[in-house]
Amino acid sequence: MGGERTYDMEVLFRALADRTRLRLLNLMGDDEVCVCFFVEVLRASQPKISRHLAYLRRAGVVVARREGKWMHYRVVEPGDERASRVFAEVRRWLAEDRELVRDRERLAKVCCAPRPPVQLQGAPRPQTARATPQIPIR
Amino acid sequence: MGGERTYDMEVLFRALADRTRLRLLNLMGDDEVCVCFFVEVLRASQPKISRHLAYLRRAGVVVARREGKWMHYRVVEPGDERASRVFAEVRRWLAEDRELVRDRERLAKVCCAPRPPVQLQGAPRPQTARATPQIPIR
DNA sequence: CGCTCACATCCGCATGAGCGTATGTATATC
DNA sequence: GATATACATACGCTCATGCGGATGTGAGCG
Repeated sequence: MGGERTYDMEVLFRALADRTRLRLLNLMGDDEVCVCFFVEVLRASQPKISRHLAYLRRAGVVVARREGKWMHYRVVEPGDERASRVFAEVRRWLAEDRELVRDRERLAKVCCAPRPPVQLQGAPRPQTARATPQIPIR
Repeated sequence: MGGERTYDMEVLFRALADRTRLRLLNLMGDDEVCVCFFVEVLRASQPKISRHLAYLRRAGVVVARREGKWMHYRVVEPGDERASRVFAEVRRWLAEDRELVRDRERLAKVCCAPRPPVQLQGAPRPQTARATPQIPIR
C-alpha cells in the first residue's frame, strides 16, 4: 500500500486554486449540469465558463457528455484513494461556503422556475431538479 | 455552523499547488524544521526555499520562529474547521507519496548522521530527530 | 444546403508565478 | 565595529494563467 503517484497532487490543487472553478464544481455537486446553467447562475461570459470547464477536464476532475446541442458536465471521483479522501473533504467544504450556498440556491431557483429565463427555454435540467425521475441516459 | 468564510479556499489551494511547497510541508510534518535542512534535503537554492516558505507564511499555512541565526518553520492548523479537515487529508496524502517518503528519509538521514554535512554543522535539529527529549522552547 | 443554437477554441493582452542572481538584514563572534 | 553566518528580499527574466472579444465547430432544423 501507499507510495504510488497515479494522481498528481499539484494538478488537483491547481484546478482547485481558482474561485470560478470552485463555483463550477460546487454547482455540479453530485449530478450533471448543462453549461448554459453555469453561464446563467454565475453571470459570467460563456467563453469564460467554457475555458474553466476545459481546465477542469484536463485536470481530470470533471467529464463532459454531449446531448444534442447541450453539453453536460459532472464531477468524477479521483481514481486514487487518497486523492478521493481529500476531494471528499473539499466538497464538504464547498457545501458550507456562504457564497457557494447562494450559488446553489440560484441554480435551484433557475431550474425550478415555471418560466425560466429566455436563454434557458428547453435546456435540459440538472438531474436533481427534474420534476419526474428519469431513466439514466446511457 | 456553516457559512462563514474566514479561511479563503483559493488561498489554501494556491499554496498547495506547487511541488516545492508540498515537499516543504511534507518535511515539516508535525515539528519545527530549520531552513538549512530544507535547502540540504531538497537540494534547492536558499532563495528558492525562502521564497516558497514566505509564500506559505503569507497563505497562513506555516509560521516561523527565530532562534539565534536560525529560522524554524512549522505547520499551523487552519482555524476554520472545514479547512482543517481538508488539510488533514492532504497531510495524510503527503505521508504516502513516494517521492515525499524519500524526502523524509533523506531528512532523517541528514539529521541523525553522526557527522552531518559541513553546511549543517551545529544547526538545530528538528524535534523528532533530537537525540534526547527536550523541554519545548517557549 | 443554409441557418441557428450551444458550446469550444483562438487571439491579443495584462497580470502573476517561479526562477537565478544579486543584495539586504538580523544575529553571533571576534 | 568589522566580519561571517543564516536567512529574506529585490531585480530582471520567462512562462503560465485569466480575461474579453472574435471566430470555429458540431448538432438540429427548415
